[in-house]
Amino acid sequence: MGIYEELVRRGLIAQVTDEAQIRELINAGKATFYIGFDCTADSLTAGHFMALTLMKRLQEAGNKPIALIGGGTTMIGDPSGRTDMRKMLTREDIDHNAACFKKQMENFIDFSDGKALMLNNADWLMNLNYIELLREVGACFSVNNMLRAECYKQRMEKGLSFLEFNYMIMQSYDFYYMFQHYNCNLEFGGDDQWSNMLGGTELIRRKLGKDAHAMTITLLTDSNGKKMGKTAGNAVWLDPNKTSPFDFYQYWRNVDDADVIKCLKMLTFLPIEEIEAMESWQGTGRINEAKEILGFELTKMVHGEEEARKAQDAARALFTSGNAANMPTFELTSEDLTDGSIDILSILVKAGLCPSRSDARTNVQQGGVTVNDEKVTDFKAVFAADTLSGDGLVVKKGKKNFKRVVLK
RNA sequence: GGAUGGAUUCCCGAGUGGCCAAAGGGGGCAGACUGUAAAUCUGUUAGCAACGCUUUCGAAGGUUCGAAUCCUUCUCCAUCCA
Repeated sequence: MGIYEELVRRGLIAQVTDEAQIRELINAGKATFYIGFDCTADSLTAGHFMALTLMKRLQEAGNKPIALIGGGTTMIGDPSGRTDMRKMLTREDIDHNAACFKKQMENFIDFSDGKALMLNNADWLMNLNYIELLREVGACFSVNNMLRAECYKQRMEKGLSFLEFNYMIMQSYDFYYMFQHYNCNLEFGGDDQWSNMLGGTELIRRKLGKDAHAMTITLLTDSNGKKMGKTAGNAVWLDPNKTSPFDFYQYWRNVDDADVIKCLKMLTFLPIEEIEAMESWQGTGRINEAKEILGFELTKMVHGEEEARKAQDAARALFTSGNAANMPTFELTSEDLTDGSIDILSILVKAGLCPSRSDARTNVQQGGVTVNDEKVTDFKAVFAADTLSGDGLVVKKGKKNFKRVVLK
């Protein structure tokens, strides 16, 4: 089985420009492909993760990946999948974000000895001359065609600025540029990028008369059709300081029954046969095993085996035995205490379990808060310093949010 | 440049002088049920030293005992005309 067949079997491929040619190219390990990452935040997210795993798979099959940091395109902002304009980022923000991305990517992709490249499109986009660009590239794009593209259509009602309209041209130029300077012959991207990517292959054909290819990755959506990798509108980050390994593990541990197998196939490196064998677990309690495997495998890839082990132990302990081993811990300092004690609302807020005291109060009143497995009913409850020493207190909000709170 | 319509809480969307911290829905959170799932039902969802107080309806001013609602200026957006 070639890598292409494996990708298909894992359900990773959404659309391709020319199936036969692409199959041959990547199965033979002859592709130099790129995936673009817009650096709109200072950490990669679970959404980017799938793209990274794909790069890794293809690299292992002998192809050469180019991770393209969108230092230049982020200045524009991709309108795809957006109903409103993105927040404009400053040059400094973007540079900072790009640096963060680079660090994280190095954990997944082998950049040594030219096995992979990392480029930043700011290097060529920032120096473009407007008139030259218009004459050289602008002439190759049909506005009529661009307007028909799905990503712009969606925006026709709410409004689309000229700035964003140019995003497709910039992305196409990237491909055109890398095709010439780095022999890049294949572009990957999320399925929502399809029209932008076609812009690139089209440009290369028109300008150079050569074939380049594009292939989109299936968007990882849950059974309701929503993009995965987000909780309540917040991204699941790969940076352990933004999303702890435990929370990361829990995110995947808690996916819908209907989505487990899909996630295993698309995101993990477990042999496909092994995953297919798990499909029969659907509808039995065993599906939970599959979820544990998913959580563990992904946490291992992102945060390392040790952290994955810890997260799994903590979760098992919490949900089965109630043991506090390896539980995420929050340290209070003596400054947090008043008269040698601290009230429950302060604990909840300081430990980050509740955003405000009002919210904390609501949770206590509704019976959602326990300390050491005892329900707290009085929101004025106070805990003395000595209860916080040693193993401290296990504070739970709801079933899944908890912290061990100790006094430093 | 001209005409018209619009901006409301996390999102959509009612509200057109006091009964408005603002209907309804979505989402979130918590409870029940469960398998750390889904579906369902219930509660809750601005903040706080909480039968009260403070901030919030694009921004800044003004009228009024009282403004999300009325007036002025400004910003942004949509539609049509150039």
